Formats: sequence, structure tokens, C-alpha cells
Amino acid sequence: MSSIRKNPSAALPAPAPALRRRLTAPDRQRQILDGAVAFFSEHGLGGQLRDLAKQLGITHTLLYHYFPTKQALIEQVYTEMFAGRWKAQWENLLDDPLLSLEAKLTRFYTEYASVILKSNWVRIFVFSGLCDRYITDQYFSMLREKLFPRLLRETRAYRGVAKRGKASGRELELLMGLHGSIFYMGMRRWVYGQTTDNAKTQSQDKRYIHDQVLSYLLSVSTILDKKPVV
Amino acid sequence: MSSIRKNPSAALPAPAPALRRRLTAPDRQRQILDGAVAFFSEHGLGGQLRDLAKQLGITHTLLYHYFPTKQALIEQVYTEMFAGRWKAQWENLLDDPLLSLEAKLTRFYTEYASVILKSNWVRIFVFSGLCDRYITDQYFSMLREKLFPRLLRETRAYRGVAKRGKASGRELELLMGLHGSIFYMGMRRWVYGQTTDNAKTQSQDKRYIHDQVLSYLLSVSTILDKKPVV
DNA sequence: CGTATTGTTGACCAACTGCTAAATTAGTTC
DNA sequence: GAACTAATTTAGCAGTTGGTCAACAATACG
Repeated sequence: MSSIRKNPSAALPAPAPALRRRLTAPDRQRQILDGAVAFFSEHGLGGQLRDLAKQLGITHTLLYHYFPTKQALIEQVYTEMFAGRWKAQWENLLDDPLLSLEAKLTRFYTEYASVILKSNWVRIFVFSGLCDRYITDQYFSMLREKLFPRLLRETRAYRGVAKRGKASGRELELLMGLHGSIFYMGMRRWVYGQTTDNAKTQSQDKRYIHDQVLSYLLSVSTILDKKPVV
Repeated sequence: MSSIRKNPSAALPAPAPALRRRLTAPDRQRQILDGAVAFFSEHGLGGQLRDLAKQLGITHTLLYHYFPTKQALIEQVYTEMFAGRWKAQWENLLDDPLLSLEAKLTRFYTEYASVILKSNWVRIFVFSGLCDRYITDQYFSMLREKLFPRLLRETRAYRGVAKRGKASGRELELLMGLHGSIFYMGMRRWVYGQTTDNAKTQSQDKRYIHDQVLSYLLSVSTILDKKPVV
């Protein structure tokens, strides 16, 4: 699977000022990994290693001293970006019997958004989906195991239905509507470049997320059970 | 801007059986364009012209006989995919004073989904967003002119508010929640490969879309005006 | 100071890239 | 069927790509 337009090494950021020439191995490895995350997020996974190296102010051969192949570097970028970013405490939050569903969902999606609504996260995630689905498959598998069943269970309790087991198509699609509305905020910002990400954005995100949660809660019973709850 | 992983020419579909060897110029041009849409949709805009040619059962030099550069071919793919797919009748539909907003939105988004919820459309659109925003910028500019103001106006009428002029952040974000929930269906299907697109899918889409519209309508007044309407 | 260690680089390779130009072949016309 | 036209291919170029390897140079240590 390949990729995207060629615009060979156009307007690459000037090589980083050589602050320290000779780094210790772990420091250099970290610098490369951080640089690779930003680089692949911007240029896609087909970006040239020579350009990444130039951006870091080193030669591309040094990359091969720390990562055996480009693929190995990309996989490190993947784990750097997506491993360990799911917080187990979110599961506890959604399981908490003392909180209202509105509070649970608002708090969860606010914190979740603060993790995933970053340029690097969204772009690399979408790149991976288009390219090889290497991480998106794993990631959705995790969501299907840890998140969606909880949202389904809590929504059913909220609606007052006792049903258990697999979600119906409509239940799932409504859930995905909520989930997608959050993710779509990131798409517009970091893929389409459509929202002016001024300083206020972050502070307003929470309100917008709360609105989306409300939209879900205010309608789900009427839609699925033909009787309003709130 | 470049792109994605290299997996050089792995498992390309067998060259199309040579039905006719020598095509007329317009026929060949059309065949190439159709093939290019499918090819770039799958492999990204960085896909190799030699691979595209192989898939078409011709040599890559023939591509240059019909398209001067790769970029020109890509731009043809863009117009092929996105020009003229917005129907002016949709604007009439949304302007129709005799229809309920529920009917308008359901009919509009059902028809809209039947146009954009295709693998080629979604994937090339997202590729473009990540790569150069060449079409996404134009496309969102068109939506901001032709669609969003109508949705805003109709929603305000539905809520019974007389306000005119620019949308507030929350009004817009709720709209984008509806819009994004539709698009997210395509993301899951054609980018993440997460939904089993069985035969029933298309027939069920309309119900799911209707649910999303309902979710929007059932909650928008409560959220924005603190008083339910339905 | 001299030596060993190791972070770093320059030179290079084979394969691949977009792209060009001349040659070749398949249709069409008289 | 010869001549003309136009569709298609073969051969190739210059630049780029992921990747290798021996050499270099900065640090630590004796």
C-alpha cells in the first residue's frame, strides 16, 4: 500500500540548530522518535527518511543505527502514539453506579477528547486506517471490548430497558453517532483544517462535548423506545 | 507532502484480460480515468503509475499519452469524483416551505449519503485532506455556502427563534454533530473497515440516518433554548 | 597522553520514480 | 494492398528511495 502526492522535500523546516552534537543513545532515540511522530503525522507514512533526518539535523544513516528499518520506526511511532493512552480509570468511571449517565459520558468524552483530539493522534490514526489498518484494527477491537459494551449497558439502564446481550443495529449506530461526533471534531481540525483553533477552542470543547452527550441522551429513549425519558 | 507506507506493487490484481487491444482515444481515456479513481482510492495518491498501468493491462507510458503529468491525472480524478455531485435540487428541497424539517433532513441526508458514502468518495476525500487539502478546502467552502446556512436557518425556524446571521459556536457544533455522524458511517466502512457491509446495509442506512436526524431534532431546542419542542 | 568505546557520518548500491522520445504496430482510407 | 494515421510499446534518463558499510570523531578511561 502506498500513499500520497509527491512534493519532494518542499519547504522542510530548517535543520534544528545543533544544540548538542553528540547525544547519549537513549536521548537520541527519543529525539528521533518524537521527531518521527511529528514528521509522519505531517507527511504521511511515506515521508522520506532523509527528510526526517534533515529535520532533526542528522543524517539519515543515523536513523538506521537506532531503528533497523523504516517499518520498525513506524511501528515504534504507532506504539508511542496509541499504546497506553487508554486509561483503565475510564472504565471505572463508566462503571460507577453513583454517577448519572450524563455526568459519566461528559466526563469520559471530555477526558478522552483531551487525549485523542491532537493533530498527531488524529492524523496518524487516519493515515493508518487508509494505509494498512495496522493500528485502527487493534484500536477498534479495544473499543469494542472496553468502551462500546459499557456505553450500551449504561444507555439501556438509562432507558430503563432490561435487555442484555448484543446491541441492535440502531442502538449501535446511535452510539456511533455520539462517538463519531467527537471524532469528527478532530477530523475537521487536523485533517480538513476547517476550524480556527484559537486559544479558546480547548475551553469550549467541553461545552460542545457536553452538548453532544445531551443530544444523545435527550433523544435515545424517544428514538429506540418511542417514549421520552428526560 | 507525501504519504504512506511502501509495499511495492504487492499483490496487484492480475492485468485485465485483453478484451480489446486497441481502443479509441476517448474510450481509453475513460478507462484510464475510471481505473485511476479506483487505484488512487486504494493505494493513495502516491501510488505508482506503473502499477496503475499494470492493473489496466497497458504500459505506463500510455498514461502519459493521455495525461501530461501524474498531477494532471490526479486532478482529473478529483473533478471526476467531486465535481457535479452536489445536486442543486437539494437546495430546493431544503428551501421547500411545505416540508417538515424532519422530512427535509431525512430526505436530504439519505440522498446525500447515497452519493458520498462510497469507498472511492470517502477515501479520496480523506486522502486529499491529509495530503494537500486541494479538494477538501473547496468542498467545505461549498458546504459553508450552500448547506450549512440552510441547515442553520431551518433549525432556527424549527426552534422558533427569529435570530438571523452567523451561527453561534454551539449551533454550529450541533449541526456538525449531525453532519459528522453521517460521514462517520463512511469512515468506519471505508477507512477503518469496521462495518460488515452486507447486502442489507444500504437498506438500513436510511433508518440509521433517520435516527440521526431525529436525535438532532429531538434535542436541539432543549440544548440551545432550554425548552423542548417535540 | 594513549587507547578503547561508541555516536556519527560520507560514499555507495540496487531498485524505483516520474517522465521522454523514438520505434512499432493496428486500424482506416483510397 | 499500399499508404496514411493514430494507438501503443520498447528503451532509456535523471533523480529519488530504503538500506549497507567502512571510516571518522567525540567521549570515557587508564
